[in-house]
Amino acid sequence: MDRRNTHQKELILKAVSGKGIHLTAEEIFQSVRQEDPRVGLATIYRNLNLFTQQGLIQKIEGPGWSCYDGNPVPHDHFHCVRCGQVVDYPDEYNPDMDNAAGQKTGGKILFHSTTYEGICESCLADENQAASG
Amino acid sequence: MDRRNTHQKELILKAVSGKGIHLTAEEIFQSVRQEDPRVGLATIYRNLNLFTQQGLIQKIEGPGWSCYDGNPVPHDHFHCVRCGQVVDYPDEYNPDMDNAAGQKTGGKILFHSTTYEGICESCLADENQAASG
DNA sequence: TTCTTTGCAAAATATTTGCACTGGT
DNA sequence: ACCAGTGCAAATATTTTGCAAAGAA
Repeated sequence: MDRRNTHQKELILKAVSGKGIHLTAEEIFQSVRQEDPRVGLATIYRNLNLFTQQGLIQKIEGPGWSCYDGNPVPHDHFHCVRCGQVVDYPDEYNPDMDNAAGQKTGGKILFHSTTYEGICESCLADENQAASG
Repeated sequence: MDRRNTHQKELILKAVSGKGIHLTAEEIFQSVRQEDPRVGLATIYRNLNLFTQQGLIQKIEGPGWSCYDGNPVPHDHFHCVRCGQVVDYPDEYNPDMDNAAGQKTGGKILFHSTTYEGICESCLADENQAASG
């Protein structure tokens, strides 16, 4: 199937791609709508799926949340359970883990993903302020 | 709120708890129904949420799948993208990772979770058989 | 008896799909 | 002109919720 470049794809890709960009489908929808209010939600999903398949972006998920990461290179994440923000965790992806896992399980490992759940620095500050105030 | 023990809770807990048990909500529903067909799906969800909150089980999720793990102790998982099966990954949970992440991000880490995505041994065998057959 | 828990059905959420139409090539 | 891509609305899948009835304590 040959692919065509469209206005919509450009807008969506521009909204979602980039290092450190972590947006939900709904956020991407809102963002794209600001540029062109005629774009439909189905188009957002269709293209996010397409971009994910093509390896231009990746979808990351955890307990009760999910978002699209504009950086397709696998890396770890930190998710704040309070504000919901997702940030890249500053560590190198370790391919040795995949090799080791392949040998241990006897299967073929494609990749792994590590997600830290916790409370981010700024939310911690908010909580301390609320406790003392 | 004081908790009451019910027949339903017993059935659900019996179906889901245990090391190496990884079942989806639907699978748990089916399993419980075999014992008592009058149990409703809402009751399944209500109690799975309750047990997760109480720390009796944990919910684990990845791209496009999720299930309940009968072992509440955090540990890594391997998910087969072909058959969908989830198995425990035989490695110790490393709390040092959480300490390191806490220091790096300035936040408070509750826990981390690593999931390997790949093709399990038995699915690899199937694929090789199909290719040669 | 009191008040949590349940079953059911409806609602809320999130995502996908059918189809006629638009628009890239 | 051809057919991939789109917008819309309906369909699907999953999980939650309102409420009257059931049943633990």
